[in-house]
Amino acid sequence: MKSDANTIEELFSRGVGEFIDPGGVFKEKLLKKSKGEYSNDIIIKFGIDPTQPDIHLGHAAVFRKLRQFQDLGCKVVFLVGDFTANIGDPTGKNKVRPSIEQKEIEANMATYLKQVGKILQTDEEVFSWIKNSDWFYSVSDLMVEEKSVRIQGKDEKGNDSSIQVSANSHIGKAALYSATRMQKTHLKKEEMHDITLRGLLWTLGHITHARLIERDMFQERIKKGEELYMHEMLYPILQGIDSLFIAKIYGSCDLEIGGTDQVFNMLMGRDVMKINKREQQSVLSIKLLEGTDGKEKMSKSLGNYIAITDEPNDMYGKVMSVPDASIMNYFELCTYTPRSEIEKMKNIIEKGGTNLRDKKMELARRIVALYHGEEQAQKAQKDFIAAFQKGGVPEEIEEVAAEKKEKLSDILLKNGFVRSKTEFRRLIKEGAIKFADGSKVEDEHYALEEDGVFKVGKKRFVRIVV
RNA sequence: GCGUCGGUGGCGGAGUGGUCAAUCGCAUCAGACUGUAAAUCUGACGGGCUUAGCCCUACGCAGGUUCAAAUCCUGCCCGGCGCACCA
Repeated sequence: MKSDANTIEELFSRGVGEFIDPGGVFKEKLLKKSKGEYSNDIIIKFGIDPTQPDIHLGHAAVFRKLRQFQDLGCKVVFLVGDFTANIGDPTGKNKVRPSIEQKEIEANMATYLKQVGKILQTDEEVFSWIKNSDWFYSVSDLMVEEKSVRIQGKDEKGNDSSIQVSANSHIGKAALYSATRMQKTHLKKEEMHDITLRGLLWTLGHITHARLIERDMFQERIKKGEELYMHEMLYPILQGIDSLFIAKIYGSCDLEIGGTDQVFNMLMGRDVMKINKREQQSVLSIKLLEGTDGKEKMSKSLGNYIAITDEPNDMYGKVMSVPDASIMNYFELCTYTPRSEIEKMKNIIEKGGTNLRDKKMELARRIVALYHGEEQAQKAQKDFIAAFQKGGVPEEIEEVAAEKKEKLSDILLKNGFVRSKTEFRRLIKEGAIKFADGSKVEDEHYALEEDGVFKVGKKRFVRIVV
Protein backbone atom coordinates (compact mmCIF):
# COMPACT_ATOMS: atom_id res chain seq x y z
CA MET A 1 0.00 0.00 0.00
CA LYS A 2 1.20 3.45 -0.82
CA SER A 3 1.66 5.81 2.06
CA ASP A 4 0.85 8.98 0.22
CA ALA A 5 -1.13 11.76 1.82
CA ASN A 6 -4.38 10.52 0.33
CA THR A 7 -4.04 7.08 1.86
CA ILE A 8 -3.30 8.53 5.26
CA GLU A 9 -6.16 10.96 4.96
CA GLU A 10 -8.53 8.13 4.07
CA LEU A 11 -7.20 6.02 6.89
CA PHE A 12 -8.22 8.53 9.50
CA SER A 13 -11.56 9.50 8.08
CA ARG A 14 -13.18 6.66 6.23
CA GLY A 15 -15.71 4.88 8.43
CA VAL A 16 -14.30 6.79 11.36
CA GLY A 17 -16.45 8.12 14.16
CA GLU A 18 -13.80 10.10 15.95
CA PHE A 19 -10.05 10.35 15.76
CA ILE A 20 -8.57 11.79 18.90
CA ASP A 21 -4.91 12.52 18.46
CA PRO A 22 -3.94 15.65 20.39
CA GLY A 23 -0.98 17.35 18.86
CA GLY A 24 -1.06 14.97 15.92
CA VAL A 25 1.37 12.74 17.79
CA PHE A 26 0.19 9.51 16.31
CA LYS A 27 -0.10 10.78 12.77
CA GLU A 28 3.43 12.06 12.93
CA LYS A 29 4.77 8.73 14.17
CA LEU A 30 2.99 6.99 11.37
CA LEU A 31 4.42 9.32 8.75
CA LYS A 32 7.90 8.87 10.12
CA LYS A 33 7.46 5.12 10.23
CA SER A 34 6.42 5.01 6.60
CA LYS A 35 9.58 6.90 5.71
CA GLY A 36 11.67 4.57 7.82
CA GLU A 37 12.54 7.32 10.30
CA TYR A 38 10.84 5.73 13.33
CA SER A 39 12.43 2.61 14.66
CA ASN A 40 10.17 1.72 17.61
CA ASP A 41 7.14 -0.45 17.13
CA ILE A 42 3.90 1.43 16.74
CA ILE A 43 1.45 -0.56 18.84
CA ILE A 44 -2.25 -0.58 18.11
CA LYS A 45 -4.52 -2.06 20.73
CA PHE A 46 -7.82 -3.70 19.95
CA GLY A 47 -10.04 -5.51 22.45
CA ILE A 48 -11.66 -8.76 21.37
CA ASP A 49 -13.89 -11.53 22.63
CA PRO A 50 -12.71 -14.82 21.13
CA THR A 51 -15.57 -16.78 22.71
CA GLN A 52 -17.74 -15.47 19.89
CA PRO A 53 -15.66 -16.56 16.95
CA ASP A 54 -18.18 -15.70 14.27
CA ILE A 55 -16.66 -12.67 12.68
CA HIS A 56 -19.14 -10.50 10.83
CA LEU A 57 -18.84 -7.54 8.51
CA GLY A 58 -19.05 -5.12 11.42
CA HIS A 59 -15.91 -6.58 12.96
CA ALA A 60 -14.40 -6.86 9.53
CA ALA A 61 -14.67 -3.12 9.05
CA VAL A 62 -12.41 -2.65 12.03
CA PHE A 63 -10.07 -5.45 11.00
CA ARG A 64 -9.70 -3.97 7.55
CA LYS A 65 -8.75 -0.71 9.17
CA LEU A 66 -6.23 -2.53 11.35
CA ARG A 67 -4.83 -4.21 8.26
CA GLN A 68 -4.19 -0.85 6.68
CA PHE A 69 -2.20 0.17 9.72
CA GLN A 70 -0.23 -3.07 9.50
CA ASP A 71 0.56 -2.28 5.90
CA LEU A 72 2.05 0.98 7.10
CA GLY A 73 4.28 -0.90 9.52
CA CYS A 74 2.25 -0.87 12.72
CA LYS A 75 1.89 -3.81 15.07
CA VAL A 76 -1.59 -4.85 16.11
CA VAL A 77 -2.11 -6.25 19.59
CA PHE A 78 -5.36 -8.03 20.40
CA LEU A 79 -6.38 -7.68 23.98
CA VAL A 80 -8.49 -10.59 25.21
CA GLY A 81 -10.53 -9.23 28.09
CA ASP A 82 -10.98 -12.53 29.87
CA PHE A 83 -10.53 -11.08 33.33
CA THR A 84 -12.86 -8.15 32.89
CA ALA A 85 -15.44 -10.41 31.25
CA ASN A 86 -15.46 -12.55 34.38
CA ILE A 87 -16.21 -9.70 36.75
CA GLY A 88 -19.71 -9.23 35.46
CA ASP A 89 -20.21 -12.96 35.27
CA PRO A 90 -22.57 -14.19 37.98
CA THR A 91 -21.25 -17.76 38.01
CA GLY A 92 -18.87 -16.28 40.54
CA LYS A 93 -15.98 -18.67 40.57
CA ASN A 94 -13.50 -17.13 42.90
CA LYS A 95 -10.59 -19.37 42.16
CA VAL A 96 -9.08 -19.97 38.75
CA ARG A 97 -6.88 -22.46 36.97
CA PRO A 98 -4.73 -20.39 34.69
CA SER A 99 -3.24 -23.27 32.74
CA ILE A 100 -6.68 -24.58 31.80
CA GLU A 101 -7.99 -21.12 31.01
CA GLN A 102 -4.99 -20.44 28.87
CA LYS A 103 -5.66 -23.61 26.87
CA GLU A 104 -9.29 -22.68 26.38
CA ILE A 105 -8.44 -19.21 25.24
CA GLU A 106 -5.79 -20.51 22.90
CA ALA A 107 -8.25 -22.94 21.36
CA ASN A 108 -10.75 -20.12 20.87
CA MET A 109 -8.08 -17.86 19.49
CA ALA A 110 -7.08 -20.48 16.95
CA THR A 111 -10.54 -20.50 15.36
CA TYR A 112 -10.80 -16.78 15.75
CA LEU A 113 -7.48 -16.07 14.10
CA LYS A 114 -8.25 -18.42 11.28
CA GLN A 115 -11.02 -16.06 10.28
CA VAL A 116 -9.17 -12.89 11.14
CA GLY A 117 -6.31 -14.17 9.03
CA LYS A 118 -8.42 -13.54 5.95
CA ILE A 119 -8.02 -9.85 6.67
CA LEU A 120 -5.13 -9.28 9.02
CA GLN A 121 -1.56 -10.41 8.89
CA THR A 122 -0.94 -12.62 11.87
CA ASP A 123 2.81 -13.05 11.87
CA GLU A 124 4.77 -11.96 14.90
CA GLU A 125 6.31 -8.91 13.28
CA VAL A 126 3.00 -7.10 13.01
CA PHE A 127 0.68 -9.02 15.27
CA SER A 128 0.39 -10.27 18.82
CA TRP A 129 -2.23 -10.98 21.41
CA ILE A 130 -2.43 -11.17 25.16
CA LYS A 131 -5.11 -11.74 27.77
CA ASN A 132 -5.63 -9.24 30.55
CA SER A 133 -5.87 -11.82 33.31
CA ASP A 134 -2.12 -12.00 32.79
CA TRP A 135 -1.75 -8.90 34.93
CA PHE A 136 -5.05 -8.83 36.80
CA TYR A 137 -4.88 -12.21 38.49
CA SER A 138 -2.94 -12.37 41.66
CA VAL A 139 -1.33 -15.48 43.05
CA SER A 140 -3.99 -15.78 45.75
CA ASP A 141 -6.70 -16.13 43.10
CA LEU A 142 -5.25 -19.38 41.90
CA MET A 143 -6.13 -22.95 42.58
CA VAL A 144 -3.50 -25.63 42.12
CA GLU A 145 -3.78 -29.31 41.28
CA GLU A 146 -0.16 -30.21 41.95
CA LYS A 147 1.11 -31.24 45.36
CA SER A 148 4.58 -29.76 45.12
CA VAL A 149 6.76 -27.75 42.78
CA ARG A 150 10.47 -27.76 42.18
CA ILE A 151 12.00 -24.32 41.88
CA GLN A 152 15.29 -23.79 40.11
CA GLY A 153 17.87 -21.41 41.47
CA LYS A 154 21.52 -21.01 42.45
CA ASP A 155 23.23 -21.84 45.68
CA GLU A 156 25.70 -19.59 47.54
CA LYS A 157 28.52 -20.70 45.29
CA GLY A 158 26.60 -19.94 42.16
CA ASN A 159 25.92 -23.53 41.18
CA ASP A 160 22.57 -24.66 39.82
CA SER A 161 20.32 -25.83 42.57
CA SER A 162 16.68 -26.44 43.21
CA ILE A 163 14.28 -26.80 46.09
CA GLN A 164 10.95 -28.54 46.44
CA VAL A 165 8.11 -26.42 47.83
CA SER A 166 4.46 -27.10 48.53
CA ALA A 167 2.37 -26.15 45.51
CA ASN A 168 -0.23 -24.56 47.70
CA SER A 169 2.23 -22.16 49.27
CA HIS A 170 2.47 -18.64 47.98
CA ILE A 171 5.81 -19.26 46.40
CA GLY A 172 4.63 -22.54 44.87
CA LYS A 173 1.63 -20.91 43.29
CA ALA A 174 3.79 -18.10 42.06
CA ALA A 175 6.11 -20.56 40.36
CA LEU A 176 3.27 -22.47 38.73
CA TYR A 177 1.54 -19.28 37.66
CA SER A 178 4.57 -17.73 36.13
CA ALA A 179 5.05 -20.85 34.02
CA THR A 180 1.70 -20.18 32.31
CA ARG A 181 1.92 -16.45 31.91
CA MET A 182 1.85 -15.06 28.43
CA GLN A 183 4.31 -12.34 29.24
CA LYS A 184 6.83 -15.03 29.97
CA THR A 185 5.94 -17.94 27.71
CA HIS A 186 4.64 -16.14 24.62
CA LEU A 187 6.47 -12.88 24.75
CA LYS A 188 9.65 -14.16 26.39
CA LYS A 189 9.77 -11.38 28.96
CA GLU A 190 11.97 -11.63 32.01
CA GLU A 191 10.24 -9.00 34.09
CA MET A 192 6.58 -9.64 34.84
CA HIS A 193 4.11 -6.82 35.09
CA ASP A 194 1.17 -7.07 37.47
CA ILE A 195 -1.39 -4.67 38.75
CA THR A 196 -1.56 -4.51 42.52
CA LEU A 197 -4.08 -2.96 44.82
CA ARG A 198 -1.48 -0.35 45.63
CA GLY A 199 -1.08 0.49 41.97
CA LEU A 200 -4.80 0.51 41.38
CA LEU A 201 -5.44 2.86 44.30
CA TRP A 202 -2.66 5.13 43.13
CA THR A 203 -4.44 5.45 39.82
CA LEU A 204 -7.86 5.82 41.42
CA GLY A 205 -6.45 8.59 43.57
CA HIS A 206 -6.18 10.69 40.45
CA ILE A 207 -9.58 10.06 38.95
CA THR A 208 -12.65 11.86 40.19
CA HIS A 209 -16.15 10.59 40.56
CA ALA A 210 -17.36 13.38 38.29
CA ARG A 211 -14.99 12.29 35.55
CA LEU A 212 -16.36 8.77 35.65
CA ILE A 213 -20.05 9.54 35.70
CA GLU A 214 -19.63 11.76 32.68
CA ARG A 215 -20.12 8.66 30.69
CA ASP A 216 -23.38 8.69 28.72
CA MET A 217 -24.42 5.27 29.83
CA PHE A 218 -23.93 6.15 33.48
CA GLN A 219 -25.78 9.43 33.05
CA GLU A 220 -28.75 7.66 31.54
CA ARG A 221 -28.93 5.18 34.34
CA ILE A 222 -28.61 7.83 37.00
CA LYS A 223 -31.41 9.74 35.34
CA LYS A 224 -33.61 6.65 35.32
CA GLY A 225 -32.79 6.09 38.97
CA GLU A 226 -31.13 2.77 38.25
CA GLU A 227 -28.41 1.31 40.40
CA LEU A 228 -24.82 1.80 39.43
CA TYR A 229 -22.48 -0.74 40.88
CA MET A 230 -18.92 0.04 41.78
CA HIS A 231 -17.43 -2.62 39.56
CA GLU A 232 -19.24 -1.08 36.62
CA MET A 233 -17.82 2.29 37.48
CA LEU A 234 -14.39 0.73 37.59
CA TYR A 235 -14.73 -0.95 34.23
CA PRO A 236 -13.47 1.95 32.11
CA ILE A 237 -10.51 2.31 34.43
CA LEU A 238 -9.65 -1.35 34.16
CA GLN A 239 -9.80 -1.02 30.41
CA GLY A 240 -7.46 1.92 30.73
CA ILE A 241 -5.13 -0.15 32.85
CA ASP A 242 -5.03 -2.66 30.00
CA SER A 243 -3.61 0.07 27.79
CA LEU A 244 -1.07 0.93 30.44
CA PHE A 245 0.07 -2.67 30.69
CA ILE A 246 0.27 -3.11 26.96
CA ALA A 247 2.51 -0.09 26.98
CA LYS A 248 4.64 -1.63 29.73
CA ILE A 249 4.85 -5.02 28.06
CA TYR A 250 5.15 -4.03 24.40
CA GLY A 251 7.03 -0.81 24.92
CA SER A 252 4.17 1.49 23.98
CA CYS A 253 0.48 1.62 23.25
CA ASP A 254 0.10 4.26 20.61
CA LEU A 255 -3.45 3.88 19.40
CA GLU A 256 -6.55 2.12 20.55
CA ILE A 257 -9.23 1.26 18.03
CA GLY A 258 -12.79 0.34 18.86
CA GLY A 259 -16.43 0.98 18.05
CA THR A 260 -17.97 4.39 18.66
CA ASP A 261 -19.52 2.92 21.80
CA GLN A 262 -16.03 2.51 23.22
CA VAL A 263 -14.83 6.09 22.99
CA PHE A 264 -15.24 6.91 26.67
CA ASN A 265 -13.45 3.76 27.79
CA MET A 266 -10.65 4.34 25.32
CA LEU A 267 -10.22 7.90 26.51
CA MET A 268 -10.03 6.61 30.06
CA GLY A 269 -6.95 4.78 28.88
CA ARG A 270 -5.40 8.15 28.12
CA ASP A 271 -6.09 9.33 31.67
CA VAL A 272 -4.69 6.19 33.23
CA MET A 273 -1.57 6.40 31.09
CA LYS A 274 -1.03 10.02 31.92
CA ILE A 275 -1.41 9.39 35.64
CA ASN A 276 1.18 6.65 35.36
CA LYS A 277 3.58 8.81 33.39
CA ARG A 278 3.27 6.95 30.13
CA GLU A 279 2.91 8.41 26.71
CA GLN A 280 -0.83 8.58 26.08
CA GLN A 281 -2.52 6.51 23.44
CA SER A 282 -4.49 8.12 20.66
CA VAL A 283 -7.99 6.94 20.02
CA LEU A 284 -9.75 5.99 16.83
CA SER A 285 -13.37 4.95 16.82
CA ILE A 286 -15.02 3.17 13.94
CA LYS A 287 -18.63 3.81 13.02
CA LEU A 288 -20.95 0.96 13.78
CA LEU A 289 -22.23 -1.06 10.87
CA GLU A 290 -25.98 -1.45 10.66
CA GLY A 291 -27.32 -4.99 10.66
CA THR A 292 -29.22 -6.54 7.78
CA ASP A 293 -32.41 -5.24 9.39
CA GLY A 294 -31.14 -1.70 8.94
CA LYS A 295 -32.22 -0.82 12.47
CA GLU A 296 -29.85 -2.20 15.08
CA LYS A 297 -26.10 -2.47 14.93
CA MET A 298 -24.84 -5.67 13.42
CA SER A 299 -24.49 -8.34 16.07
CA LYS A 300 -24.67 -12.05 16.35
CA SER A 301 -27.15 -12.08 19.17
CA LEU A 302 -29.62 -10.01 17.18
CA GLY A 303 -29.28 -12.40 14.26
CA ASN A 304 -28.86 -9.56 11.79
CA TYR A 305 -25.30 -10.27 10.81
CA ILE A 306 -23.34 -11.34 7.76
CA ALA A 307 -20.45 -13.58 8.77
CA ILE A 308 -17.28 -13.38 6.74
CA THR A 309 -17.38 -17.17 6.55
CA ASP A 310 -20.85 -17.16 4.99
CA GLU A 311 -21.03 -18.97 1.66
CA PRO A 312 -20.91 -16.69 -1.39
CA ASN A 313 -24.57 -17.13 -2.32
CA ASP A 314 -25.68 -16.63 1.22
CA MET A 315 -23.52 -13.58 1.67
CA TYR A 316 -24.74 -12.07 -1.58
CA GLY A 317 -28.35 -12.69 -0.62
CA LYS A 318 -27.93 -11.21 2.82
CA VAL A 319 -26.42 -8.05 1.42
CA MET A 320 -29.33 -7.76 -1.00
CA SER A 321 -31.79 -7.99 1.86
CA VAL A 322 -30.29 -4.94 3.53
CA PRO A 323 -32.63 -1.93 3.41
CA ASP A 324 -31.78 0.69 0.80
CA ALA A 325 -31.14 3.30 3.45
CA SER A 326 -28.11 1.36 4.67
CA ILE A 327 -26.38 1.01 1.30
CA MET A 328 -24.05 3.93 1.80
CA ASN A 329 -23.17 2.80 5.32
CA TYR A 330 -22.16 -0.55 3.84
CA PHE A 331 -20.20 0.95 0.99
CA GLU A 332 -18.22 3.04 3.40
CA LEU A 333 -17.52 0.36 5.97
CA CYS A 334 -17.41 -2.84 3.94
CA THR A 335 -15.72 -2.05 0.66
CA TYR A 336 -12.63 -0.34 -0.69
CA THR A 337 -14.71 1.62 -3.16
CA PRO A 338 -13.04 5.04 -3.32
CA ARG A 339 -14.89 7.69 -1.45
CA SER A 340 -15.04 9.95 -4.44
CA GLU A 341 -17.06 7.23 -6.15
CA ILE A 342 -19.30 6.81 -3.14
CA GLU A 343 -19.92 10.54 -3.10
CA LYS A 344 -20.86 10.46 -6.77
CA MET A 345 -23.24 7.63 -6.05
CA LYS A 346 -24.85 9.57 -3.25
CA ASN A 347 -25.52 12.48 -5.57
CA ILE A 348 -27.00 10.27 -8.22
CA ILE A 349 -29.23 8.55 -5.72
CA GLU A 350 -30.42 11.79 -4.22
CA LYS A 351 -31.52 12.90 -7.65
CA GLY A 352 -33.25 9.57 -8.03
CA GLY A 353 -31.30 8.98 -11.20
CA THR A 354 -30.42 5.36 -10.89
CA ASN A 355 -31.90 2.08 -9.90
CA LEU A 356 -30.83 1.46 -6.34
CA ARG A 357 -31.09 -2.25 -6.82
CA ASP A 358 -28.19 -2.17 -9.24
CA LYS A 359 -26.07 -0.29 -6.73
CA LYS A 360 -26.91 -2.84 -4.12
CA MET A 361 -25.99 -5.66 -6.46
CA GLU A 362 -22.69 -3.99 -7.05
CA LEU A 363 -22.22 -3.69 -3.31
CA ALA A 364 -23.06 -7.34 -2.78
CA ARG A 365 -20.68 -8.41 -5.52
CA ARG A 366 -17.84 -6.36 -4.12
CA ILE A 367 -18.29 -7.67 -0.62
CA VAL A 368 -18.42 -11.29 -1.75
CA ALA A 369 -15.34 -10.72 -3.90
CA LEU A 370 -13.48 -9.45 -0.85
CA TYR A 371 -13.90 -12.72 1.02
CA HIS A 372 -14.35 -15.30 -1.71
CA GLY A 373 -12.71 -13.81 -4.78
CA GLU A 374 -14.08 -12.15 -7.90
CA GLU A 375 -14.98 -15.40 -9.61
CA GLN A 376 -17.18 -16.60 -6.77
CA ALA A 377 -18.76 -13.18 -6.59
CA GLN A 378 -19.73 -13.27 -10.25
CA LYS A 379 -21.17 -16.70 -9.75
CA ALA A 380 -23.16 -15.63 -6.70
CA GLN A 381 -24.57 -12.77 -8.73
CA LYS A 382 -25.58 -15.08 -11.54
CA ASP A 383 -27.20 -17.45 -9.10
CA PHE A 384 -29.01 -14.61 -7.47
CA ILE A 385 -30.45 -13.42 -10.73
CA ALA A 386 -31.46 -16.93 -11.70
CA ALA A 387 -33.00 -17.74 -8.35
CA PHE A 388 -34.75 -14.59 -7.38
CA GLN A 389 -35.18 -12.31 -10.33
CA LYS A 390 -36.19 -15.19 -12.56
CA GLY A 391 -37.74 -17.31 -9.82
CA GLY A 392 -35.64 -20.40 -10.41
CA VAL A 393 -33.19 -22.27 -8.27
CA PRO A 394 -29.54 -21.32 -7.78
CA GLU A 395 -26.84 -23.61 -9.08
CA GLU A 396 -25.07 -24.15 -5.81
CA ILE A 397 -27.34 -25.28 -3.06
CA GLU A 398 -27.13 -27.43 0.01
CA GLU A 399 -27.32 -31.12 -0.68
CA VAL A 400 -28.60 -33.69 1.78
CA ALA A 401 -28.82 -37.46 1.62
CA ALA A 402 -32.02 -39.38 2.29
CA GLU A 403 -33.48 -42.86 2.12
CA LYS A 404 -35.76 -43.85 -0.68
CA LYS A 405 -39.44 -43.37 0.32
CA GLU A 406 -38.41 -41.16 3.20
CA LYS A 407 -40.96 -38.46 3.90
CA LEU A 408 -40.08 -34.97 2.76
CA SER A 409 -41.21 -33.64 6.13
CA ASP A 410 -38.74 -35.86 7.98
CA ILE A 411 -35.87 -34.98 5.70
CA LEU A 412 -36.41 -31.26 6.04
CA LEU A 413 -36.84 -31.50 9.80
CA LYS A 414 -33.73 -33.63 10.22
CA ASN A 415 -31.63 -31.16 8.27
CA GLY A 416 -32.96 -28.08 9.96
CA PHE A 417 -34.91 -26.63 7.05
CA VAL A 418 -38.04 -26.58 9.19
CA ARG A 419 -38.21 -26.29 12.94
CA SER A 420 -40.96 -28.87 13.53
CA LYS A 421 -43.43 -31.01 11.67
CA THR A 422 -46.14 -28.63 12.69
CA GLU A 423 -44.24 -25.88 10.96
CA PHE A 424 -43.83 -28.12 7.92
CA ARG A 425 -47.59 -28.65 7.76
CA ARG A 426 -48.20 -24.95 8.06
CA LEU A 427 -45.82 -24.27 5.21
CA ILE A 428 -47.58 -26.87 3.05
CA LYS A 429 -50.92 -25.20 3.75
CA GLU A 430 -49.43 -21.85 2.87
CA GLY A 431 -48.06 -23.23 -0.37
CA ALA A 432 -44.52 -22.37 0.61
CA ILE A 433 -42.91 -25.68 -0.26
CA LYS A 434 -42.30 -26.12 -3.95
CA PHE A 435 -40.63 -28.39 -6.44
CA ALA A 436 -37.83 -27.04 -8.59
CA ASP A 437 -40.27 -26.23 -11.38
CA GLY A 438 -42.24 -23.99 -9.04
CA SER A 439 -45.25 -26.26 -8.54
CA LYS A 440 -46.41 -26.63 -4.98
CA VAL A 441 -46.05 -29.72 -2.85
CA GLU A 442 -49.66 -30.32 -1.79
CA ASP A 443 -49.35 -33.57 0.14
CA GLU A 444 -47.81 -33.31 3.58
CA HIS A 445 -46.97 -37.00 3.43
CA TYR A 446 -45.12 -36.68 0.18
CA ALA A 447 -42.28 -39.20 0.10
CA LEU A 448 -39.28 -39.24 -2.17
CA GLU A 449 -38.84 -41.75 -4.96
CA GLU A 450 -35.86 -40.09 -6.57
CA ASP A 451 -33.52 -37.14 -6.26
CA GLY A 452 -35.25 -33.81 -6.12
CA VAL A 453 -34.77 -30.11 -5.57
CA PHE A 454 -37.11 -28.24 -3.26
CA LYS A 455 -37.76 -24.65 -2.27
CA VAL A 456 -38.90 -23.81 1.23
CA GLY A 457 -40.24 -20.30 1.18
CA LYS A 458 -38.15 -18.16 -1.09
CA LYS A 459 -34.85 -18.30 0.64
CA ARG A 460 -34.27 -21.94 1.49
CA PHE A 461 -33.20 -24.39 -1.18
CA VAL A 462 -32.24 -28.01 -0.88
CA ARG A 463 -31.21 -30.82 -3.19
CA ILE A 464 -32.16 -34.20 -1.78
CA VAL A 465 -30.25 -37.21 -2.99
CA VAL A 466 -31.69 -40.66 -2.36
C1' G B 1 -33.01 -10.65 58.68
C1' C B 2 -38.13 -8.22 58.39
C1' G B 3 -41.78 -6.26 55.18
C1' U B 4 -43.60 -5.71 50.34
C1' C B 5 -44.38 -6.38 45.13
C1' G B 6 -43.36 -9.66 41.39
C1' G B 7 -41.49 -14.42 38.29
C1' U B 8 -46.58 -16.11 32.03
C1' G B 9 -44.60 -18.07 25.13
C1' G B 10 -38.02 -15.22 21.54
C1' C B 11 -39.02 -10.18 24.08
C1' G B 12 -42.52 -6.67 26.29
C1' G B 13 -46.96 -7.40 28.71
C1' A B 14 -52.64 -9.07 29.72
C1' G B 15 -55.18 -12.85 32.27
C1' U B 16 -56.30 -13.80 39.04
C1' G B 17 -60.81 -20.89 39.66
C1' G B 18 -63.83 -23.59 34.15
C1' U B 19 -65.36 -20.55 27.60
C1' C B 20 -56.80 -20.65 28.24
C1' A B 21 -52.08 -23.43 24.12
C1' A B 22 -53.30 -18.38 26.94
C1' U B 23 -56.00 -10.94 24.61
C1' C B 24 -52.50 -7.46 22.65
C1' G B 25 -47.77 -5.16 20.83
C1' C B 26 -42.75 -6.25 18.96
C1' A B 27 -39.74 -9.86 16.68
C1' U B 28 -40.09 -14.09 13.43
C1' C B 29 -42.10 -17.14 9.29
C1' A B 30 -45.26 -17.71 4.95
C1' G B 31 -48.52 -15.69 0.98
C1' A B 32 -49.79 -11.25 -2.26
C1' C B 33 -47.28 -6.91 -4.35
C1' U B 34 -41.95 -6.15 -5.49
C1' G B 35 -35.89 -5.09 -6.48
C1' U B 36 -35.14 -11.67 -1.52
C1' A B 37 -35.33 -3.40 -0.28
C1' A B 38 -38.90 -0.33 2.15
C1' A B 39 -44.07 0.42 2.76
C1' U B 40 -48.79 -2.08 2.58
C1' C B 41 -52.38 -6.11 2.83
C1' U B 42 -53.44 -11.40 4.36
C1' G B 43 -52.35 -15.54 7.32
C1' A B 44 -49.43 -18.37 10.78
C1' C B 45 -46.71 -18.30 15.16
C1' G B 46 -45.60 -24.95 21.91
C1' G B 47 -45.20 -30.15 20.10
C1' G B 48 -47.49 -34.33 17.72
C1' C B 49 -51.44 -37.07 14.96
C1' U B 50 -55.17 -41.40 11.33
C1' U B 51 -56.51 -33.04 11.28
C1' A B 52 -64.12 -29.82 10.48
C1' G B 53 -61.31 -33.21 15.20
C1' C B 54 -58.03 -35.48 18.81
C1' C B 55 -53.78 -36.22 22.09
C1' C B 56 -49.38 -34.54 24.87
C1' U B 57 -46.42 -30.83 27.34
C1' A B 58 -46.45 -25.81 29.20
C1' C B 59 -47.75 -19.76 32.81
C1' G B 60 -40.31 -19.98 38.44
C1' C B 61 -39.77 -25.23 41.26
C1' A B 62 -42.18 -28.99 44.44
C1' G B 63 -46.42 -30.47 46.78
C1' G B 64 -51.75 -29.69 48.16
C1' U B 65 -57.22 -28.13 47.81
C1' U B 66 -60.97 -28.86 43.84
C1' C B 67 -65.12 -32.40 39.36
C1' A B 68 -61.78 -28.36 37.33
C1' A B 69 -55.76 -24.28 38.76
C1' A B 70 -51.60 -19.73 35.03
C1' U B 71 -55.40 -18.34 38.57
C1' C B 72 -56.58 -20.66 45.63
C1' C B 73 -53.19 -22.82 49.83
C1' U B 74 -48.12 -24.47 51.77
C1' G B 75 -42.92 -24.81 51.24
C1' C B 76 -38.68 -23.63 48.35
C1' C B 77 -35.75 -20.90 44.60
C1' C B 78 -34.91 -16.22 41.96
C1' G B 79 -35.56 -10.72 41.10
C1' G B 80 -37.22 -5.38 42.28
C1' C B 81 -38.25 -1.97 46.18
C1' G B 82 -38.52 -0.26 51.43
C1' C B 83 -36.61 -0.92 56.39
C1' A B 84 -33.31 -2.83 59.85
C1' C B 85 -28.59 -5.17 61.21
C1' C B 86 -23.30 -5.09 60.54
C1' A B 87 -19.17 -1.73 59.61
